[in-house]
Amino acid sequence: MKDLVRKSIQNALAKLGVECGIDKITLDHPKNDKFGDLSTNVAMVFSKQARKKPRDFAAEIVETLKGDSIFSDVRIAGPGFINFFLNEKYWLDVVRAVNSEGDSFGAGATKNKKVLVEFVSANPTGPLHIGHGRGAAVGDVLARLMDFAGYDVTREYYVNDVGNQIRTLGNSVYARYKELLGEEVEFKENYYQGEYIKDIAAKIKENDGDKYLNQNDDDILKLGRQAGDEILEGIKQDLIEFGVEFDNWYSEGTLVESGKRDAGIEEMKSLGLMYESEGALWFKTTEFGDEKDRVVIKADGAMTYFASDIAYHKEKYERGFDEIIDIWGADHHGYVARISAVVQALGHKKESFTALLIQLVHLLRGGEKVSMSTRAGKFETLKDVVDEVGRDAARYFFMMRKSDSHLNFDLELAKSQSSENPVYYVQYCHARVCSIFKNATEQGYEIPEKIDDGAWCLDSPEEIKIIKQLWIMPEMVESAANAKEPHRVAFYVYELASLFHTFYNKHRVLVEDENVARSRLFLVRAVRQAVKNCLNILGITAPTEM
RNA sequence: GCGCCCGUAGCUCAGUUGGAUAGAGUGCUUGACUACGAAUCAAGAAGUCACAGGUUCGAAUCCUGUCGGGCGCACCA
Repeated sequence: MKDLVRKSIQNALAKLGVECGIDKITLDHPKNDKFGDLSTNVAMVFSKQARKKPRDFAAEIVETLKGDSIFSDVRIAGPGFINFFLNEKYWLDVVRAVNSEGDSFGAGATKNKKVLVEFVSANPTGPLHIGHGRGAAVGDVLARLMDFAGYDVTREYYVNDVGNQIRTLGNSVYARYKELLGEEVEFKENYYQGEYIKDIAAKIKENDGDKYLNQNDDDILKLGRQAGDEILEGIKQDLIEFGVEFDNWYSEGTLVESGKRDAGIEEMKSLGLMYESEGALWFKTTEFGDEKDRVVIKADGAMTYFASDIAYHKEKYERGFDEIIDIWGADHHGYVARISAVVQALGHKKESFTALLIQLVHLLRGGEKVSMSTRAGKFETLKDVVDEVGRDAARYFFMMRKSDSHLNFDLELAKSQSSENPVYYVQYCHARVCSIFKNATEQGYEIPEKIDDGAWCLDSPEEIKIIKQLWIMPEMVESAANAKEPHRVAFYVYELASLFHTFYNKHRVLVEDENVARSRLFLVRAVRQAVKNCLNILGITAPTEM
């Protein structure tokens, strides 16, 4: 529809002899009904070029547009806006489209673009906490959203199974193990403090008794790997319970063993972007906008984390992805320029890489802030939260803020089955429609698959508002995916649910008048469909009863 | 000191990539079930969009500066 209007405007301009790029103008949905269904700023944008006053120019455009049958009216308002009122017949077409497109209503056409979304990627040194949960929710919903919008999406978790943290993990477990066997040990401050370390140690003791006493460094590293594997299994399980699944688990270890890490460094060397200084090897990230150059190989010969990152991101492009999205905690924002430098050094467009930064989560319980620190071992795990408030509520709460805002997650509110809880508000809308259908069937009404022009008779403001909201869902999907802002889906569907509840309280669906009942059932069916599709993107269930 | 993010109703936050009279939820005041589910709805009050300039037909949105809050500035992972 928008395209049709756009074309009409273009034709009108051509008739008036104005040469212009039609993509310079906007075609918006005004928030105020009196400004019509669509609104354009074309007259103001091109008034200079046409050498006319905006309102005069608008009047000329309107004259040439008025005959078009898709409009019921075209008016000029304010400084020169042109407001379009669509022919009422069009609203039925919208509802028909929703019902006939079904589960794919709102979906975008294939973009022929491969997108890699890398998210969570927490080190396998401890269970996921609430902050990881937010990253998991944002990444998962973004992946679902972009998939729905027509992108070819792959989800990946990067496993940091190499490096000092695995050794530290081994030392931590080993220390707890020795403690359990009654030995005096020094439990260093940088060891992982959490209770889960004790659990792992206890399991080892249970299975193998004291046979691991007197281990050397290599054995302890092995112990660390073993513990890491076990923790990773737990992470996978927690994510599955949260409704998050990955296509790939990309191991840093394989990157190193396959020689790809070294190859990445070699490539940067051949590009002349590496230099030695003070015994270390540096990457000239400043050539691409970073604040300072970064060390890749330390003076002691050890590789930094960045060395792997170079190869990993190089590898992402080599696997054929057109767009790379990394989702990180906001405390990692200092790395954006670094990775961006790698991307540019490899000759890829800067825009093909996006780092989405997820702000902190403040967990509240009865107004009290709950502190969380992995090191201190006193934290709320994702599993605890999901077990307590449920998967749907947890996922929805993470979508209630855009990701670069801090998020207050109130456990009591998420748990409460009250009107204060927006999850239920939206789900209730779906359940209500299902309930209407149940009653309808019992009372002998047919749930219409389609509807004839003559039978359609809805024109109340409450009904038209719902239809307009349905109408913009495809645009919402498109722009939310484009902006990589999955929270917009949550806000959209909340608004749709709100319009439905208002309608429900004012109008009765199962009325005697056959056409009215049929029309309303057809409309309400479309609402259920759109809500279901949104909840699907959010990874939240659409209950038929609550 | 430098860089990034944020500052919108008492509180928690949206704001369609620059549009028209800035919107929700919550809290407060007051109403609506003998009608498809009251986990719902309706009405009222609540604002110098942190502040000051600039860009233009038009700014919460873009640019500069100031103030306030968070985070980051490793040859750590």
